[in-house]
Amino acid sequence: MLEKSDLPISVPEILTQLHANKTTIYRQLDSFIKDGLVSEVEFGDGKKRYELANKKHHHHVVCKSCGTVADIEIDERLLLNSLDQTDFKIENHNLEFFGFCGGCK
Amino acid sequence: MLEKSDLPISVPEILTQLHANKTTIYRQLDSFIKDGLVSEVEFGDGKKRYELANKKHHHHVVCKSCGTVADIEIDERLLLNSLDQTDFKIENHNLEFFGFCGGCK
DNA sequence: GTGGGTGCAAACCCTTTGCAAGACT
DNA sequence: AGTCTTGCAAAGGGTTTGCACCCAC
Repeated sequence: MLEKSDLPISVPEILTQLHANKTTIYRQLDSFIKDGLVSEVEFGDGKKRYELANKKHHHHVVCKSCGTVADIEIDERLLLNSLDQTDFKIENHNLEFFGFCGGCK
Repeated sequence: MLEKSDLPISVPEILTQLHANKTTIYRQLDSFIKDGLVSEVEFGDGKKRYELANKKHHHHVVCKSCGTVADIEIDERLLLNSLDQTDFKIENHNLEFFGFCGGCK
C-alpha cells in the first residue's frame, strides 16, 4: 500500500494522494494495526494519523502554525518512575509536543 | 456552570447530566478556554474532554477497560531535556497513559 | 435600538456499518 | 460453492455554523 510517508498521515490525506476507496483504507489500516505493522497517533485535531510501526519508539513535535511534524526521541526513564504513584497497570501512552517550527517561530 | 466534575468530561457527557443546549455548551467552553479557565484534554477516542484549569499541571491515566480516569503527576525534567534536539519552540504537550485500573487489571 | 448570549436545525467532517458485487481457492 | 475483500451509499457521532430570537443596557 502506501506507507511511503515517513510521518503520520490521516485518512483524508491519504485519500487526496491515492485514488482509492475510503472504506477500504480504513479496513486495511485496521488490519495493519492488528498485525502491528502500523500504529496510530493523535494530534488532537479529531483525525487519527497512521505511521509505520517499524521505527524505534518515538514521539512527535507538531507546528501549530504550518502543521509540520518532526520525530523526537524522549528519555522516558524519569517519566516511568512517576508511574509508581498509581496502581494502574500502564500499557501505553500518548506524548506529543506542540509549538512552532524553525520557519514559523 | 457545571465544572463540578473533578475529572475531564466530554460534551456528550455534559449533555446527559445537564439539560442544556449543545451549541451553548460548546460556545461557553470555547470562551472559558480562551479565558484560561478550562483546559482541553484528549484521550484519543474522538471526543475532546474538558477540565478546570485551576489545578497544578498534571496528566491522566485512563483505564482501557472501564474508562476510569485518574490524575497523575509527572516529573518532567528529563523529558524537557530531550527537547534540545529539536529547533521547535515547544509551547505545550499532551501526555496521557493508558492501561488497566486496580479493579480491571 | 444595538449588542451579546441563546436555541434550534442544518451542515460538516471523520469514521463505521450494511449489503450487494467481485475475486480467489 | 464458500470465503474473504472491495465499493458504494447511508448512517453515526462529535463539532461547527447560520440565522432568528430574546434579553439587557
